[in-house]
Amino acid sequence: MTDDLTHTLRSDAQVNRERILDAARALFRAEGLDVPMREVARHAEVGPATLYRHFATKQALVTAAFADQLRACRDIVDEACADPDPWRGFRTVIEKICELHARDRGFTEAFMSTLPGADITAVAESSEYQLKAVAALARRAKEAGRLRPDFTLDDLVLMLMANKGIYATSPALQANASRRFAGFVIQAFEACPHRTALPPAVTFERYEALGGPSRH
Amino acid sequence: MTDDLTHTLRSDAQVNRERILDAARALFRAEGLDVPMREVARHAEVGPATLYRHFATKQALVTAAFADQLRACRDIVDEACADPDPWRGFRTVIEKICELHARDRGFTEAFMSTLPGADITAVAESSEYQLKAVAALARRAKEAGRLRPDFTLDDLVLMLMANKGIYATSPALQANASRRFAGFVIQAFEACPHRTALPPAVTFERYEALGGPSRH
DNA sequence: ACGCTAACGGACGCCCCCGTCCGTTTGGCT
DNA sequence: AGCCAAACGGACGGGGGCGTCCGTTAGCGT
Repeated sequence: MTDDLTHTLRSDAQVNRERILDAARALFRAEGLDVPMREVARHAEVGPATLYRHFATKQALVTAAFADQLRACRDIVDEACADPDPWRGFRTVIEKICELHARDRGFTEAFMSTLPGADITAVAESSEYQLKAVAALARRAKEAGRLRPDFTLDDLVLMLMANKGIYATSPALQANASRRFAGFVIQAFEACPHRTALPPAVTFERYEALGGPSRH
Repeated sequence: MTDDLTHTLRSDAQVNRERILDAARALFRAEGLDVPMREVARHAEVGPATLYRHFATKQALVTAAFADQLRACRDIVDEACADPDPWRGFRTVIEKICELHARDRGFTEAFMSTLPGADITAVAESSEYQLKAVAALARRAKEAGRLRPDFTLDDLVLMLMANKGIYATSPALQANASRRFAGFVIQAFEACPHRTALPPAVTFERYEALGGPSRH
């Protein structure tokens, strides 16, 4: 399931690597990405040096920690795209991704590349793929007459950013708030006979750093 | 226009106070509230001690810096409430407040009391008033059949939080994005004959620190 | 013109985080 | 059992923000 490079690690190193990843996942989930590296190390009960040995940069740690979340995200999109009813698939994408983001603050930040510009390649290439898939799904939903014609992919990005802004003290409240927000978003995106015109769509110049492979 | 306590300050102190406020406003607007106090001092070309002498805590500085923004916010609400068409007034509130927040990152954070729990009294008491006013406006808009019946005031808070999450690199893009978001929100809030049910409303336990007067 | 005091700001000590070095431990192969 | 390299983690120096102290400057009232 994990890398096949793993067998080259000594057993204790392997254990520590997992402890670090577990700690990072837990902390990132609860407190977002700007937990100090030391804090992760403390929580994993390893020394700082060990942490840095396994993950030279915070980016590397984040990327590794959210590898499976990213897969989950892809799965959501894939599954939704396979839905014969494009509008239901589209709704599902919004609901599921909002839920995912509501449950994991760190993943949201990583997903939205809160991290200083550089190397979001792992996220970006996955997003790239997902965005294309969702674009196709959206087109089908429009053709089915369920998604409003003036919808743009950037509107989805807009709503994901917006969802990120929702923050509540308790996880339960957070989930509920995000769920209700997703409900509103879906209804706002739904085609409706007498819609008035919206302000013009925006274009986020996202992932401008694409093209170059990851550089450590 | 400013305090009448001002005359008790020496002239140079008064000048410095204004320089500090100007610097703070500019920096907060552009970069949000977590600019270092030193940075404000540097930008105002005063020493750190002078800054702290005028504003003992960051809260005090923020509060003072956004006093007029807060007034502007009140005015928006008051004006909108005076509109004979409650639905138009309601729409205006959303549009104007989203715009205000899009233009000033720091004010948004202050308004949403990003600041660690404590003394948001100035904002809170104004919000308290505004929320009541908007509640009345919303009721009228519902009675007019334009605002969806299942709308809750917390939904407005939800959307303001969401709007806060929208972040773009250029101010122009930011404004456009926020404007389009407001457009979606308004349509999501609009009454519509065949709406499906939303997930349950949420209740943010906001301003739990209310009741006590501001303590320095 | 003079002096008193309000106001100034450079400099200090504190704390926290960062990334690295190096002496020590320990897994695993023979 | 014994060795060696892989892995560990305590400790260090650097940097930056914080809030305060105190010697100096300059308004302003007489």
